[in-house]
Amino acid sequence: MMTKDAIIQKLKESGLRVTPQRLAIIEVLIEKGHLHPGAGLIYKEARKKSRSLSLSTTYATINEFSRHGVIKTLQFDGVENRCESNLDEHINLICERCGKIMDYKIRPSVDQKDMTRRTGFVVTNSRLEYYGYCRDCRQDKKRRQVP
Amino acid sequence: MMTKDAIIQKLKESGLRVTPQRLAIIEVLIEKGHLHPGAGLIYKEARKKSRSLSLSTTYATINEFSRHGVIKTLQFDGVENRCESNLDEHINLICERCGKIMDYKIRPSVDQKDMTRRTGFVVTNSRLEYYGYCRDCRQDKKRRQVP
DNA sequence: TATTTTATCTGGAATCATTCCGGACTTCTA
DNA sequence: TAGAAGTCCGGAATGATTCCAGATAAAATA
Ligand SMILES: [Mn+2]
Ligand SMILES: [Mn+2]
Ligand SMILES: [Zn+2]
Ligand SMILES: [Zn+2]
Repeated sequence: MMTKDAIIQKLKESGLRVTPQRLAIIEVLIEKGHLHPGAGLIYKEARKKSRSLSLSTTYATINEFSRHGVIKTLQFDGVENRCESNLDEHINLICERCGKIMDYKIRPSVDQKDMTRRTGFVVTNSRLEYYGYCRDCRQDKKRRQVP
Repeated sequence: MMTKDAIIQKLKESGLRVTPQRLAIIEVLIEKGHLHPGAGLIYKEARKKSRSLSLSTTYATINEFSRHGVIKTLQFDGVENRCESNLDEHINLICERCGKIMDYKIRPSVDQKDMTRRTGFVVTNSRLEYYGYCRDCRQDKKRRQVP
């Protein structure tokens, strides 16, 4: 997770302006990053800080940040995409009931050099996900056995 | 990758009928499974075998198969979702230029029992992806250095 | 076999997150 | 202060997927 200053610096280095709208979104990404927020939540929260922010701008900013490596976007279908601000290699534990996304730290296990030698494929980015049920939802499921 | 007969059996066990439309889709999944085909390709190919097949039915069937564990769906955003018929744990190497998806076999590296003990999260499904460039597209990129 | 029930199929409309667009606004620079 | 570049906004367009209601086909029943 990059710090606020690191993000601001990165934007400046890339020749991007640090506007009130972008600042608001940066702050939300830092405050709510662990939730892996989607555009909707980011929009809702950032609007509290920069009241005129539009949804278009929120999407554009998310894309801009993603393009410059400030965040990654976790793309889904049917449901909102989510933002990943933890750039270290880890597995996202995604609850299929409540949609919560938790980080699970791992040590890199695949020898990418070896993989590239064998397949010719060069990795620029990774996405590791386990789907299932979080502790809360497992218990809820148990309780509901007798509905 | 399940065999045709195994899939048919599984459907029957689940009380689902094996209709011409479903059979056509099963065959396409087996013939083109390595391409990780999307609904569009499956529709196009299966239509050659069952000429009246509709796109609605194709989607419905993909969902049904996915629900019954015959395939998994790889959800993306903006682009078509893709079907995964290789149910063994592996990493999908996804080329960001041509969209090709290649399987890379790995040995399970995360101790899920230990993870569940520590996080309370129970895994039902996984999705492991590396994004990057395949051998062909890497070479194309090089050639294009001087456009 | 005829009748009822159930599952499945189809074409078109609806959905909804996301992207696109033209015009307005802001910041930078000379 | 004027132009240029970057940014923002609201609303329309997009497009893969889902939903819907009526038609078909297969299975179950009598
Ligand atoms: Mn994460
Ligand atoms: Mn695969
Ligand atoms: Zn949950
Ligand atoms: Zn490629």
